[in-house]
Amino acid sequence: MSETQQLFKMADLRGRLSERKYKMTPQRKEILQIFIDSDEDKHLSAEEVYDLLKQKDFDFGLATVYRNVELLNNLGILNKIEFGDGRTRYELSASDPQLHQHHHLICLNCKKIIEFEEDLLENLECKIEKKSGFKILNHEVKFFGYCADCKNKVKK
Amino acid sequence: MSETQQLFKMADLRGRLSERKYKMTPQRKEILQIFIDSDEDKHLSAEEVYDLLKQKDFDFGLATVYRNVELLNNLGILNKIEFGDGRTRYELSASDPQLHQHHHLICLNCKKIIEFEEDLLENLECKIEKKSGFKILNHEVKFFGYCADCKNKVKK
DNA sequence: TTTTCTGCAAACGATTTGCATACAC
DNA sequence: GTGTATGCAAATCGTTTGCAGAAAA
Repeated sequence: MSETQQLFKMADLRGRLSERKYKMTPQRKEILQIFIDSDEDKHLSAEEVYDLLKQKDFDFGLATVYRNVELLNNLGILNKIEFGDGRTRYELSASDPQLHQHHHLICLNCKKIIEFEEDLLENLECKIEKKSGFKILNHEVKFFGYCADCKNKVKK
Repeated sequence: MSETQQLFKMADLRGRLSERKYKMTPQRKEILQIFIDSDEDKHLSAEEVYDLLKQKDFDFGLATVYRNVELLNNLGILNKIEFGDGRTRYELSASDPQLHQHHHLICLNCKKIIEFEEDLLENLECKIEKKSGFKILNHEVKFFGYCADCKNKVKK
């Protein structure tokens, strides 16, 4: 992520916090920074964020991390995802709201999670909105199967 | 569900169990029966299955229910879904594997979950398989937004 | 200075596990 | 008979909460 984008993310956090009478704290700043610094295809659990903070010598309480990833999710800065491993994970949400999210490919063999950077659900969403009257704001799409590496190893 | 289909489901369970050296037990039979008897748009948690069994005077252990819904999921008879309410839920998987699953529309206001009975992801899946080499077996799609009832109640 | 935030430890709730007994094959 | 399944209770693990002190605004 470019330095400009990073600065934007942080300014965005400040804005959204003050809008709702929340306060900017070092904890919130550094938690967001963890996501900015992490690879784009990382999906971090609260505990993982907590550990990464420790590695940077920030000794925040685990409960604070839990509270704040959830807050950042409510502010629209993080996106919540569950991959069925029993822990809630978060990732930076797309800056461009038009883009919605990418999709996740989950390998049933090696458990690897691959990002697929295309949306292509516009049509489906239109169809659903017309047929059901449901107003769609976002979506979460997971594909289960075998990744290129495992495809041939698995008997089927 | 037609009586023929129900019988088929139960025979299917028997077959898949013996294939893998598992045994058919009253517990497994009645747990599957709960899903057969429940509305198609119900997504039952282990505890809910346990309660429904109790209502039918089957006093099985809760741990047994947990073990067996997970087993049925591994056998491909049930599908696991998580809606973010902290409990894992299950539903009968589609008998026709071509159909994959329907999609779920989740209302952010009233938390209602609506099924949408169309797939329309064939194209997207082909595209993903070609571009990534990933072999797709199934998918799970959730749309978040406001249902027809809540759409107008919500400010924004 | 007022309100929100944090850290700690305790509480919670869903799920899992160990083990002795019961049961399907 | 043999190996798997069950039931129970205890253990586990991610997450939440209450509360007193700390720190933003």
